Amino acid sequence: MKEITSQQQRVLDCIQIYLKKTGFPPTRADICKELGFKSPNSAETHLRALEKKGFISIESGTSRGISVNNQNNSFGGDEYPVIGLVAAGSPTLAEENIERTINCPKSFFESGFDYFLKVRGLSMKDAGIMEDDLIAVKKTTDVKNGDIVIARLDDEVTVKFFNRKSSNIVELEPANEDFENIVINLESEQLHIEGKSVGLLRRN
Amino acid sequence: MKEITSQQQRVLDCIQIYLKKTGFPPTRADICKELGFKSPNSAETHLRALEKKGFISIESGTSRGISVNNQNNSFGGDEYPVIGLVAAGSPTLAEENIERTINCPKSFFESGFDYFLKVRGLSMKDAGIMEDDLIAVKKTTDVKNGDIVIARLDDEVTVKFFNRKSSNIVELEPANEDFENIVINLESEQLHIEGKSVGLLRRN
DNA sequence: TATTATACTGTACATATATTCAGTATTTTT
DNA sequence: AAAAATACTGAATATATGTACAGTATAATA
Repeated sequence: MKEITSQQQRVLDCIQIYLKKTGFPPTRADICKELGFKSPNSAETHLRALEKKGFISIESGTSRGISVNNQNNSFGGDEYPVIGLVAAGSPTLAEENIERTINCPKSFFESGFDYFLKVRGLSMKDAGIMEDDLIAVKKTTDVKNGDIVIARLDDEVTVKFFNRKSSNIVELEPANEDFENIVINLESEQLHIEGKSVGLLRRN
Repeated sequence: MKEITSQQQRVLDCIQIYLKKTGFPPTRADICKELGFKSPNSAETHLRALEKKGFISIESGTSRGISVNNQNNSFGGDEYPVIGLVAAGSPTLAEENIERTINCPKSFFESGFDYFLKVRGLSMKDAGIMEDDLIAVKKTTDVKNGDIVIARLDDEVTVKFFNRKSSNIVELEPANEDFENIVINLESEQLHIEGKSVGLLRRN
C-alpha cells in the first residue's frame, strides 16, 4: 500500500461518507459535486490512482462499481465465529465447533481479535465474566502476568488469570474463591496458551 | 412493516448478498441473473413491492440506487454514543455528555439499543458489571422485576436490579453485598426509569 | 533534463441502467 | 364477484454513467 496524497484522501473520505449516507457508492459526477471538481475526469484519475495504490477496487464498466478495500476502518464489518467452551478439546475454528457467527467491526476490540468464546461456569465471576458471556479472544501466545488467558491443559480448556511464578511454574488463577489455583510445572505438564481475552460481550 | 412474501425475501437476500460480496447494490439485471428471472421488470416490480413495504429505499433515476432500510439484520452499522455515568444529571444525549461514539451493528444487542453507558463503581459487580464496562441501554420505561435498569432519583443516576414490591414501592437492588437496597415510595419520591440494560461491552 | 505522477478543465460518446408499456396468469383480499 | 396484489415475459427508450481523448500546469523522480 503506497502513500496516499491529501487530495486522494479527500476522494477516499468522500466515497466512504457517501456510502454511509446513501448505502451505495458515488458516481464520478457525485464526487465532483461533493469536492467541487468541474470535470468527471478529475474524479476518474483520482479513482484510478486510489485503485493503483490498493485503497479501492473498481469494477470496469459498472456504474458505481467502487468498493473500498481498506477494512481496518470503522466502516467495514466481518463475521466472527462463536465457539463453545467445550470441556474437552481445544477451541478450534473447525466448523463443528462454531455455534454461530456474529457480525462485528474488525476494530471493535482494540488489538483485534479472532473469535468469540462462549463461557461456561463461574470460575471468573469476580472478574465480571459470567456464564454464557462471549469473550473476544485474540490468538496469541504472548501473554503477561495478569492477562486473562484461554489455556489448554491436555484436552481441558479454561479461562483464567495468567501468572508466571518462575521459569517453570505457571499458575492459572480463577476469580472466584470457590475455585482453586491451578499450578503447572512446565517440565512435567503441557500448557497450551490458545489466546487471551481482549474484551467481552454480553447479551441479555 | 407489512409482511414479506417468499419471493420478495429472495430478492432482499439477493441484494444483501450482492452488497456484501461487491460493496455496491445490484442492478435489476443483476438480480434477474442471480435469481433466474428473464425480464428486468421482474426485479423492478419486486423492488417496488419491497420499497412499498419499507424494506428498502430506492433513489429514483439512480443506478444501483438501492439501500436496505432494515437495519435489524447483521449487515448495517451505526455510530452509538458512549455516555459517562455522571453522578448528577440524567444521561442525556446532549453533546457535552457524549465521550465518544462506537461503530456497532444495530442488531448487536437483540432488542436494539440507544446508547452505551459507561459504568462507575462496583455496585453491580456480582452481576458481572465492572467499572468502566459499557452497558448497552435501551430507552424504555417498560421494565420487569429482575431487569437491570438505569434509574434516576432526583439527579442521581444508578444502575440496579429493578424490583416492584407493591403498587407504590419499588426497590433498586445492587449486586454487591457492600451496598444497600434503595427503597422508593413512589408517593413521596420521584423515580425516573431511563432505560434498561440489554447487553454489555468490555474492552480490556 | 527527460519522465512520470499529480491535479485539474472540457467535450464527446458508447453503453449500462432505470423505467415505462403491453401482455398473461394465479392468488389474495374486499 | 370484482379488485388488488403477486409473479412473471418481452420489448422499447430516455438517461445516467464510465471512460476515452485533447489540453494545461506543477511537482516529484530518475
